[in-house]
Amino acid sequence: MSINGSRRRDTTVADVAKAAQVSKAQAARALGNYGAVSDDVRERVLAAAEELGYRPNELARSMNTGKSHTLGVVVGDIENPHFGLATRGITDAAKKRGFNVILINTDEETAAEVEAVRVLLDKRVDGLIVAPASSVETQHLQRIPESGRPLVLLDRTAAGLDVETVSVDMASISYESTQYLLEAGHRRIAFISTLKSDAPYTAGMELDSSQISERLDGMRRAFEEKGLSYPADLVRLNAGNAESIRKITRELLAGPEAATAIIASDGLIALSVVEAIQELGLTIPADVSFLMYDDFAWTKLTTPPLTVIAQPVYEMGTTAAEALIRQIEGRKPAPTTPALTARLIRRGSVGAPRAASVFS
Amino acid sequence: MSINGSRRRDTTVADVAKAAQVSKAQAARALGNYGAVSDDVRERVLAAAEELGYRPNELARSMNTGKSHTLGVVVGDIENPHFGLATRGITDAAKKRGFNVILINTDEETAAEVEAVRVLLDKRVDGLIVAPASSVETQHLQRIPESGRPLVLLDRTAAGLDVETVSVDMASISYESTQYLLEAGHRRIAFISTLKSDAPYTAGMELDSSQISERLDGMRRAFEEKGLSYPADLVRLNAGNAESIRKITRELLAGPEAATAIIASDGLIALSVVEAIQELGLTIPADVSFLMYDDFAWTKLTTPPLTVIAQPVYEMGTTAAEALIRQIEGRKPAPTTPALTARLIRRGSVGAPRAASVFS
DNA sequence: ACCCCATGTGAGTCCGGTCTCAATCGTAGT
DNA sequence: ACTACGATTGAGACCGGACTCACATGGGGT
Repeated sequence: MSINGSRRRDTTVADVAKAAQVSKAQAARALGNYGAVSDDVRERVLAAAEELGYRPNELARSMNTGKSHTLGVVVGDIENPHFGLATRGITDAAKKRGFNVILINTDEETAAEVEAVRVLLDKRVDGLIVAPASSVETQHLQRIPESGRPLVLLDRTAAGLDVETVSVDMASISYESTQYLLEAGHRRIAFISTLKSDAPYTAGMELDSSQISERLDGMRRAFEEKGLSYPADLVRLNAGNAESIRKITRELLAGPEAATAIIASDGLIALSVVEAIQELGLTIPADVSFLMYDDFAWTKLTTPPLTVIAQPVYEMGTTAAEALIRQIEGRKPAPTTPALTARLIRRGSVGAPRAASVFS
Repeated sequence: MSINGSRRRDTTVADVAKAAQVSKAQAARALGNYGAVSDDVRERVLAAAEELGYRPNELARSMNTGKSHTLGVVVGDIENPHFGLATRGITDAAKKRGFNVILINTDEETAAEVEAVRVLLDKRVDGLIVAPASSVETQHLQRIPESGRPLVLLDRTAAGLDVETVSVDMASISYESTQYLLEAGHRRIAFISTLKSDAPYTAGMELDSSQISERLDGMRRAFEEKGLSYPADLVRLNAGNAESIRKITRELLAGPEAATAIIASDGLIALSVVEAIQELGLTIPADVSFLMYDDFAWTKLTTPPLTVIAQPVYEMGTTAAEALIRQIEGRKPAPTTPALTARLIRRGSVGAPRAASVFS
């Protein structure tokens, strides 16, 4: 409105060419820095482009190069700091290599994920990074490699999909952490996850998330190695919102068979669990021991500071982006793929159970 | 590789048309659901499309509709939960209206922001939402409306830019909070911000961020209304990383003129400040009172729970996205623009200063 | 002086859709 | 039976770059 009412068309190569008195082809060459162009022409074209404020239309460019220099990223929820940090890693690595990122949230709903993948494919992104909501329903993910575009999975694997996956070895860190709790004397160790499930957990049940399966496998192995049986009754799924988590926590801590230690599957769950424990007037670790996945800064501020399983989330993001871009550019695999590992950071939330049983 | 070695070209309208034995134009009409198409043709085209797995190329579509149905979002850092939540609000609102989001981080660097704006403009996004790193250097933002694309600012205003801005009234909430601290007896109230500045803060200094300016103005007003002079020496800028924040906190709490209350300008700063206070062996609020911007879930878990200034961050995100899309679609302003306001949530981190002075 | 080939240059095609325009078809109105 | 008008349909232009191809131009080699 400041200059003229009608919507001003962006200036194009044709405009620049006309202003510089050369053919469109020559202007395009000078601007795109390819082909043969005399110094004289180049100067005139560049000057005209500057004068007219020419900016290439990346859409048009993408259309006939077939490359959009854009990555599609599909995560459960960027509001969750875990994904916030991973996304930061992805965008940083992408930017470094000249790629942009289109981000879509799925709220961990497979339906939304299917839609997200379709949209990104339609937008012709060069490749996708997906943190799959389900490790089982993966037909829509299958379509990505089929369409000729690379896919890298984050956090979780997907059944029947032979693609690069960036995640840490959950089974071993879970095993290690459980061992730690067992040695402290705990036997009733609960595990709370947001994973959606129609039925309550039962031993040997098929789960929708490879990540959670691995964690439970690790726990079970630690128990069995000690000749103990794994308390599957303390595994709680569907811990969706704050209220349900509080309720689950209260249930776990009630009765004669109460849990003496709780493992929170992610930071969001942890917040509500700790809150519920405090509401019950219980003390960590005197009354309950507590362990959580992800090392967020605030875990050092509670009383006591929380013992956590730290995952190199940012690095997972950069690694995923780099792997994806490598595939997009058709380069060979990185010389050495440094394995990403989680580690247990022992702070103050794990102690001996109240009625400490003797440990072997 | 599973089907054939060569990169399979995506199927296009032309392919579908051929398969359905109709002209490209008719196929396009049936697929795009516009113009007049006989039932017979529509059926054949749709069947052929299904058969061939046709998916429209959004790039091509965007190119001649001029609309990409994509919003560009430029924030300081999604790793920061403040932006994480705002981004969630933006993406939710965008998805609801059929828009996607390209996200770029600037690390609060104006240079990165300039580049981000250029990239997004080149990609022909339909509009931008920017949380400007600087309220002063805004020429690059100026170019957005000039290019004919709408811009909505988030959190901070920008000098000389007459565009819709979504933010809360910082001056008044700051005034209110300062009043609260003054009434509790505090006079030495410190304020810590990440805002970059070449020189240390001095009264009346011109600041790069409208948001911080407003907060300081609110504080000053509260002091002056009580006939007190505002302690500008306790304003600390450049609180960039954890270590510098710790150092600043130690300085503020040392000496005869030490601060008796500290206000953290955001959640990241708060974490390090509280940590530093704990390291010094001081207790909140007995030794120092503490107040922070943004109400994150973890603030309820510390001992004591923290008094915070809650901002409707998610709503700010949805509001910004809705406003932007409204402008893109050329609709009139929303009937009622409910003002977004911050509010003070009094929990347990503010008390009387140690050597409580009598208050008027 | 003559041929060869690298460098410059412009016309025009293509990418994959949208959309205009003129031609064709069917049938209702009289 | 004849005209008219709306529904259909196909050809082709166009969006804005990238790139192919044919055609100059001119200096180096012999």
